Amino acid sequence: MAVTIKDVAKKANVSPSTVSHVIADRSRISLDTKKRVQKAMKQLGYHPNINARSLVVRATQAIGVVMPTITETIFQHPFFSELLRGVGSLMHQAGYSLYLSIGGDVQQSCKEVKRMVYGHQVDGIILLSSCEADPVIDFLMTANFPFVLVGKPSIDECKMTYVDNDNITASKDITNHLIDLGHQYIAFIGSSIDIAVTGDRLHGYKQALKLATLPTSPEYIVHVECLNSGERKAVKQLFSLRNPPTAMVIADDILSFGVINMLDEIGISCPENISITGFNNLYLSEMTRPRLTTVDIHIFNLGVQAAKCVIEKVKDQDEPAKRIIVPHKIICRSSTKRLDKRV
Amino acid sequence: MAVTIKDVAKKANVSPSTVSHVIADRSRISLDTKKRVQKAMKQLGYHPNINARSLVVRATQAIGVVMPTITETIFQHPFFSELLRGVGSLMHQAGYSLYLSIGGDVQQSCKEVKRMVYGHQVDGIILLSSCEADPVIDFLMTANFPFVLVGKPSIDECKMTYVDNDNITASKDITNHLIDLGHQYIAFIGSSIDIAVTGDRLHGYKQALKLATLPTSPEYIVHVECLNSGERKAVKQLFSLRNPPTAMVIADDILSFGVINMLDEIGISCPENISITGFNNLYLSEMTRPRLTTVDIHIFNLGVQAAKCVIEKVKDQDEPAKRIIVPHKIICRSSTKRLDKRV
DNA sequence: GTGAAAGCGCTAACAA
DNA sequence: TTGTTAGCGCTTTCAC
Repeated sequence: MAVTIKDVAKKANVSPSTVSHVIADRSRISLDTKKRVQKAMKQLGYHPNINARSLVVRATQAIGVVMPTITETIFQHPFFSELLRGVGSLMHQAGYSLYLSIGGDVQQSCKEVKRMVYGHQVDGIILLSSCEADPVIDFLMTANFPFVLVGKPSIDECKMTYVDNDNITASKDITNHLIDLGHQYIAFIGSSIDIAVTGDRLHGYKQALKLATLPTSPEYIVHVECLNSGERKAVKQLFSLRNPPTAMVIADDILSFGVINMLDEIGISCPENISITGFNNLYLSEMTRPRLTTVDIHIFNLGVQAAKCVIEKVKDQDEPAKRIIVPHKIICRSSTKRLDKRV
Repeated sequence: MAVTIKDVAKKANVSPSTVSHVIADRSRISLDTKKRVQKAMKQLGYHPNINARSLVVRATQAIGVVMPTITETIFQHPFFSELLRGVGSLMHQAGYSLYLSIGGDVQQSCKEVKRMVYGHQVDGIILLSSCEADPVIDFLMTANFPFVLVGKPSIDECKMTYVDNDNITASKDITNHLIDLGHQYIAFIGSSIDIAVTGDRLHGYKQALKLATLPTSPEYIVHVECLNSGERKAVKQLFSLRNPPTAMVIADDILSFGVINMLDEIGISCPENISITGFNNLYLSEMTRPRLTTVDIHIFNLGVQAAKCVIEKVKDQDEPAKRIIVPHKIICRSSTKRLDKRV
C-alpha cells in the first residue's frame, strides 16, 4: 500500500540500505546518489514507517504523559492543560511524540502505564501527579524505566528525578507579604493535606507566622475540597473566632476565587474586610473581582523542565536522579491591602 | 532483553505461532496447550510488543488527538481538558491509546499530523478545532484518513463526520430565557466571528430577537478576545447607547465572568442592573458571584461521541460521514433576573 | 490442533 | 562508497 524504502531503492537504482543511510545521513554517501535517492523519495512521496523503525532501533521517540487520576471537577483545573502545553512545546522541539494516559483511577492509570512500557510504546514517562504509595511509581522504579515526576514524591525522594516549585518558600513569601501589610490573624485554606503541595504550602505558612512570632493555631487552618456546604460552613466559622482572620493564604487561585465570592455573600468583602491570596497565577486571576494577589509558579516551565529531564534520562540511563526547582514569583494585585488600624 | 513470543514458545514446548494463536484466541487450540502457554507467559512475565504487532497488522490501536493551535491564554480554558477527558474515557474503554499533538500554530499542527499519519502511528484522528481553510483537514481529506472534527467544519460540511452542539438553537434558547424574563434590549458578546461557534451563537441570538420582534442592531453586538482595555471600552460603550442593554448573551462562561466583574467596577451590577448568561457550564460557573445562568453543552459527551465516531470510522472505512449533535441544557442560576418595570 | 515459513518496513554489521 | 544479509517481534496463511 504505502511506499516503502524498497520502492525508493528501486526507483533510485540503489539498495534499500543505501536509502536508509541517506535517511539517517549516516556513513559517507556520494552526493550524487544522495540527491538521486532524495529525488526518488520526493517523487514517490516516501515517508518512513516509524513503527518499523522503532522495532529495530528499540526506541520510539515518544514519551508517555500520565494525567492525574482525579475527579472530574479538578480536571477542569487549567493547571494540567498549562503543564501539558509546556511539555508539548519541548517535545515537539525535540522531535518526540506524546502519548497520553488519562486514567480514571490509579488502577486504570497503572494499567495504561504498563501497556505503554511493556508494549514498547514510549521511551520515557512523565507523571503529572502522584499519590501516597503510588503503584505507578513503584512499577516504574522497579522496572528501572526512565520517568520524571512533576511535584514532590511522597517517598524515595532522592531516588527519582522530579520537578517542583519550592512551595514552602513560596508560601512563606506570600504569607510574609500579608504580614508586611500589617496582618496578624492570618488563616490558611487548602485542599486535603494528603496532597504534597498543600502540605508544603501549609508548612511555609506556619514557618512565616512563627518567624514573625504571630499566633498560629489549628483553628485558623481549614481543609476544603470543593466548597460544598459543609466546607463553606467551616470557612465561615473562622469569623466566629475570638480573633477573626483579617487575611487568608489560600493554596489555589480557584479556591481563593470561590472563597472570595462566598464571603462576599455574607457581607465580608475583599480586600476591605479581608485580604486574600492565591497560588498559580492562572489567567483567570487577573479577571477576578478583585484581581488576585497570587504566587506565579510558572506552570508552563514546570512542564518544559519535566520534558527536558525525561529526554535526558532516556538518552542516558545513567543520568543521575535530580531535583529541579522552578522559581516562583509573588504577583501583587488588589485582593490584598494594608490592614486598617483596628478601632 | 525483553521476553518475546519465542521465549514463551520454548518454555511451553510449542511453536511461536501457537503462542500467537493463544494470544489472539484464534483457531481452535486445545485447552491443554492453551493453559500451558498461558502459564509460561505468566512465569516469564511476557508482554507483547505492540510495535511489532502494529507492523504486521497495519494498525496501531491508537488515535491521534490534535489540540487547537492557539494562544496560551485560551489554552487554559477548561473546555479542552474536559473534552480530552471525554475522549480518553472512551478510548481507554475501547482499548485504544491516545497520541497527542499540541501544535503552537497551524503549521506545526499540520506537521505533527503528517508525522502521525505517514509514520503509521495512529489509525485515526480527532481534531479538537479547525480554522477557515484548515490545511490539516485538507490533508486528512485528500489522504482519505479516518478523522472526526469536534465543532462545525467551515467547508465540505457533508463530506466529513463531526460532532457539535446545536449552537444556534442553544443560543436561541438562552436568549429566549432572557426575553421571557421581560428583557427587550439584549446585547451579545462573543469572541471573533471567525470561530464557527461564535457565529452560530450570534445567529441564534439574532433569530430569537427577530422572532420576538425585538430590536436587533449591530450596536448591541461586541466582539472581544480577552477583555483588554480596548475591548473593555467597547463593552462599556454599550451603556451609552440610547437604550442600554438590560441583559447580555455572552458566548462563553469565562468571558461572562470577566464582563460581570468589569461592569461591577463601573457600578453596574449583575443581576440587579443587568442579566448575564454564559455558555459551557464550567465547574467555575457555580462559584462565580453571582452564580451563572448558562448553557450546559456537555463537553465531556462531545469528547465521548467524537471518540466513538473515529473508532467506528477506523473499523469500517465505508462508514458514512455523519453529524452528531450533542444536546444542550439551560442551567438557570442567579445571574439573570426578571426585568424590573422601568420607571 | 499445531507448526513451518514468509514477511511487515526498517536498520546495522559486515563485505565487497 | 555501496550492497548483502540478518534480523527486530509479531501474525498468518497453509500444510501437516
